[in-house]
Amino acid sequence: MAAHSRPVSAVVAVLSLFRKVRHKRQRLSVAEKSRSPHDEARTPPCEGPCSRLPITPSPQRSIYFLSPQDHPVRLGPEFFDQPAVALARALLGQVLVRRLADCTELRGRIVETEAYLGPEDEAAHSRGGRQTARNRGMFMKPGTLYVYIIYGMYFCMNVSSQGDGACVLLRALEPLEGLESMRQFRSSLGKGAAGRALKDRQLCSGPSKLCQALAIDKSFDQQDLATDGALWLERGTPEAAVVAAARVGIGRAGQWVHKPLRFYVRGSPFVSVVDRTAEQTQA
DNA sequence: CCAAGGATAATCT
DNA sequence: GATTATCCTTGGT
Repeated sequence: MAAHSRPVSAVVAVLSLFRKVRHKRQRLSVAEKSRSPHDEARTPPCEGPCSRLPITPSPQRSIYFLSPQDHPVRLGPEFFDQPAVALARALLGQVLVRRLADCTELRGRIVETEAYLGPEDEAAHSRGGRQTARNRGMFMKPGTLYVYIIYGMYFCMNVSSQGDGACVLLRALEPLEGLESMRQFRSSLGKGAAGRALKDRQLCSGPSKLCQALAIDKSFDQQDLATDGALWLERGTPEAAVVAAARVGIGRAGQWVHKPLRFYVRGSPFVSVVDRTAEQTQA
């Protein structure tokens, strides 16, 4: 245990490691600040007039969480406890709500999803039963979020479903409320500031676009969509006109590439990719 | 069409 | 530990 007896080279190595780690930390914190100014908003204190916590549906039916039809507004744990395909379909029409640190609420109606079935699904991160620190959320209880970074700069948001390693990717929203905040998040986080204002349909029409628009980042990974204070789901209008199409962006996944595991609201201008062929075969 | 971005996981020594 | 190929995307030609 005599530290002073270690070879000098080992001490030097340790010191240089510390230096590297510190540099990396600094780079990360700078990147986070420039990229996502509302990071700390994930678990907002929200004291004052806007504090309506807890948001979880309470047994004694608070008026805040009941729709005019006397249904709880917030979707609870039981909603997420269904197989991936069923959940992917059921999510269409539901409303995703994001509350920022300043208690601003952003709302978007889900219009496009993709189901990832688990170990047998060659396009899923859980293919072959792979379970890592990154995709742990896929294996956690239904309703758990799996948020990951893609292409080094974007986030994708998944909701765990029933079934080991199965989940649903949220691909597009119809913006309902807080459009100006969404526009800001989308343009300030984008590249050059030279761009003009984004059209409404450009705000959330893609898995990473919706994450940008709602300021959803890695801090939401493994959080519970049924109980989280900054992100939740509200019951919307059920959607009947649903198109089933092949999933997007999955390269070599064999036969899984063609399976109709993407679902979207027919005719919605807020969908990221429309599949005319699929629409024709599904009159 | 293509390049940007960096974390991640597989594949090595 | 180090190296490399990949990636559930997007925005701009």
